[in-house]
Amino acid sequence: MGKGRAPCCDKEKVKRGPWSPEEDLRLISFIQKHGHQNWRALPKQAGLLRCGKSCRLRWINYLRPDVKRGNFTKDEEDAIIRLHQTLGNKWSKIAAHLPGRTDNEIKNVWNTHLKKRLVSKNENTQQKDESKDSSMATSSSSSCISSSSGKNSGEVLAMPVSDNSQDFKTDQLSNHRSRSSSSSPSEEPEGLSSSSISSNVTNSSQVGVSNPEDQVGSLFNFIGGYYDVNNNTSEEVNKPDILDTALDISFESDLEFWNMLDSFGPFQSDEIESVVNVPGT
DNA sequence: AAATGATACAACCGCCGCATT
DNA sequence: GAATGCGGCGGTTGTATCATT
Repeated sequence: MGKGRAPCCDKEKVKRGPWSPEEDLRLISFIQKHGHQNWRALPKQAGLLRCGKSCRLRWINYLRPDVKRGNFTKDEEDAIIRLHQTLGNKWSKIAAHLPGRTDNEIKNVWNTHLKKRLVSKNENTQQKDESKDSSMATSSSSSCISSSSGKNSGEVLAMPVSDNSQDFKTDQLSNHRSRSSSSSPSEEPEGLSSSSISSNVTNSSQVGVSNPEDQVGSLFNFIGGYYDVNNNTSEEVNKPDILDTALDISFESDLEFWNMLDSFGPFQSDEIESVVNVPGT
């Protein structure tokens, strides 16, 4: 430690903040074409003014074709709670058990929904416990709330999703925000999930591009769903919802697609061309 | 209708472990 | 065996959006 490691990137020269549609397209196109052997070198090769880490994160958490979007199902939430009880805050490990879900997403869900739910649940049980036997009520260590239930790992799983008004509110909110096709959290999103996600999805970081051509279709479906292509605008839609608004932009409609890119202001489509060598142009 | 608060989530930061040299 | 580089991970922050007052 204390070796004074060089920073992963020159923060003066890299762009930060939300990703623009153009950047996403560049990254997706590049990875589809060349894979991601070297994250650090990738931004330069792809013509992105981004830190390699940022590219990696963006790809893993958002742009991978096999990322499952939409609300977490009851089963998934239960699994997270259960896994968290055994694994703690090992989000990547937990994510490995939930195909299509990323550690970041799981972490967010835990911190927003599930933790609060467990806290309120725990408060209820604690009050009951205290009346019975105050010595049984032990507080959790550090941030590991799950241990508060301590005695029985499966106990909290029986908790209803809409356990209280707060959950109801947040569930509604998340439905709004995610613009999911299904208003019911129990409905399994099918867009890119089981059928189109390769079954060998392991961890968020381990999804390669073993068969890029097979993924091209879903890739552009994804892009179509993510950005309002028809509006010819680069305005980002709240959240990529590939589940219900996927537009079929295949390579057959390349011209249209790249024309759309042309319409982006500072972004030059021929720049992409030089990077990804788009066929048929 | 505006102001304020609460919530959700994308993105960043810094550390750690593994692989390579 | 030590030094270095890189990817990965978990914690935290910033910001957009929605709900409430």
